[in-house]
Amino acid sequence: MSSFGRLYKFFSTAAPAVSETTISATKQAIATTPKPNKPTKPTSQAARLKQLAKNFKKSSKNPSFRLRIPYYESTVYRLAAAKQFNLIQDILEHQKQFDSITDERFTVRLISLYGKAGMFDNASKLFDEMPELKCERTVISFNALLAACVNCKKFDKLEALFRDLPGQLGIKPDRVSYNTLIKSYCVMGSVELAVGVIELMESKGLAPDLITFNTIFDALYRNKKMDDAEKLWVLMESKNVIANVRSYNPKLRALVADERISEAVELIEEMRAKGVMPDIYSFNALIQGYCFEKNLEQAKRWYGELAKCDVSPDRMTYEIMLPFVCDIADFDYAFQLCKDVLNSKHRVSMSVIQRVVDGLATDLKSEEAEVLVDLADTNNYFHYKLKLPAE
DNA sequence: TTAGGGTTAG
Repeated sequence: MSSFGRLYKFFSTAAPAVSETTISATKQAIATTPKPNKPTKPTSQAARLKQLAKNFKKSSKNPSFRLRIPYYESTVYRLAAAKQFNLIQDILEHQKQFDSITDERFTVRLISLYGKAGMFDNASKLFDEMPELKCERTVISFNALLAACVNCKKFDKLEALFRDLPGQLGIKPDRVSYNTLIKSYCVMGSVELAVGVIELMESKGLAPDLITFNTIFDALYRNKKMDDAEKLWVLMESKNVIANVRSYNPKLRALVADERISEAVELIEEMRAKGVMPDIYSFNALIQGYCFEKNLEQAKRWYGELAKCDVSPDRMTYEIMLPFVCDIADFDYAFQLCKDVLNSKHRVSMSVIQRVVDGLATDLKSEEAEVLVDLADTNNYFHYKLKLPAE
């Protein structure tokens, strides 16, 4: 049976009548939430994060604060990176007391944050609680729950919810739902199933879109399935979906990884000819390729190309270039790059910059080394603690 | 609400 056949059968079978619904089955004790690991960071950091959570809760009283999505995101990311799951639960559960919780878009963001933090049980519990919180549940919150499954790698759970919840809650999966199912298959390594979903969604009257194809391109190129990807380009064009820069970038990375850098350069030209402007991900792919080939001249050329194309370098650009430039001991150029970093808002790993400072000092370029240390001291975005080597 | 590499502090 084809992928489509298997998928169609699976997703077209009505959910069995059960007294204990799948929803409640998804309810799991919060006790099963990932437990904070043994603290590995200094207590001062733990104290700082506790204060962060406290301030966050205090600010939440303000309705305009509750619209500041990036603040919510960065706070949860910081806490998740430090494995402070109890604090994440603390600040997100705190939001339930505000009337924003009756707004589905707000609650969906909380579900999504739990998902990004890897706290699936909390995401699922919040979804279940929506009716009692007087918050309408539509396909949007269903999709957020599916996305939480992907982020938490609960692939079996996603399939079960996708099959059972629409019938139980009277929700009709939409294109976003199917794209999330596709993403799930891609992440779990079943790209063939992901491709099969295109036919499945079409059988439900939903046309695949750019996100559908780009999601699968990324998975195919990561797995070096170049031939399958070419077939997908043909299919995409037959559906009148127009490629964008995010369709091309996975291919660029795959060509570079395969050491076919001249073909990657040709692809950039092809993109431009089609009016698709390369972005920082595209340029980083090429710079990565040339650094790997130890071709400083070309790496520099493409770094220079960024300014010409009005594209800003990012953290990754420097993380790729600086170690390579240090390897070949071109500290004059490394000095230029570091000045660019320290005058920007990008945060590059401190050890990478320290290596340049050390190299400059060894190269009898103490003045330049001092310039970097001073620039680091006055950097407004991140406090680098660089050290001049002992005299 | 779904497609890229998320360590400031607020």
